[in-house]
Amino acid sequence: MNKEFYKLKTSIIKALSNPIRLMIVDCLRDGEKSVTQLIELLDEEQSNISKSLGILKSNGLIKDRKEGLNVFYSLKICCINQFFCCLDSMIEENIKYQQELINSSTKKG
Amino acid sequence: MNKEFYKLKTSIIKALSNPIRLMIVDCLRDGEKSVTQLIELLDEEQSNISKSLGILKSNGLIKDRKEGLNVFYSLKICCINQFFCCLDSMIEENIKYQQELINSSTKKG
DNA sequence: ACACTATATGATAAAATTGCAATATAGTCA
DNA sequence: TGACTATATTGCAATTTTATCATATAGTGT
Repeated sequence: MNKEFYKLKTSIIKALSNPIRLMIVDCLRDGEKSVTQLIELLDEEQSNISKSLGILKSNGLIKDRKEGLNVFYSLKICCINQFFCCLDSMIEENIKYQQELINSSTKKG
Repeated sequence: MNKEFYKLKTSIIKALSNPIRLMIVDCLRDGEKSVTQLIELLDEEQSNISKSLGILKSNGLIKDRKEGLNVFYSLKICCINQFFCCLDSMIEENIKYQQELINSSTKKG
């Protein structure tokens, strides 16, 4: 149990554990976007988007490319599709489980 | 951009974004463990472990089975191996990238 | 019933994260 | 140079998360 190593891992997970940042990553799955585009797509404050991009970048999840005034961000991680796939199936399972709980409780009561 | 849906997703990710909780999940990859076993393996306070298990369970990541005084926990998610695999490759890439930065800066300076 | 063990829960202070507003930086164009 | 646009950074109050201590619950054996 090397706790330092787990801290390193959780810092990456933490970067994804915020709705705005997760939306950004999801958004970038279909190609690079400028900060302005992300602000529009996500309908969030400019400073929030900028800060979120900084956190994602410093954790190695995205990379940037400057072009004049604009900065374009894109994904740096290959396994992101698997990741979202996994997340979706977890949510699906959770919903199914909660449904079962509701069903069994209504049968009893 | 359905923000509520992303909140749902991030609550699952958040459950994994803490060193103790991630250690627990990793620990359970080789089979179910009792709370006492986890306390010993992780060398953490009993209440921390218990609370962590509660968070993981309520997010549908683990399940429990009672046997006398003991409660055994096990993984409920199938894609956890992929998840850790992905995490490891991300960390590896980050370290590689940081190495490159160090190398290129020492060449210049 | 009592003592004992395993686990869960509650209260709470400290630490980390969030979101907004303001400000700074830096590239472009006149 | 000055005005303008895109992006980054800073300050800070509000919220959330964490860790610890104390207490509660619940099963077991006497």
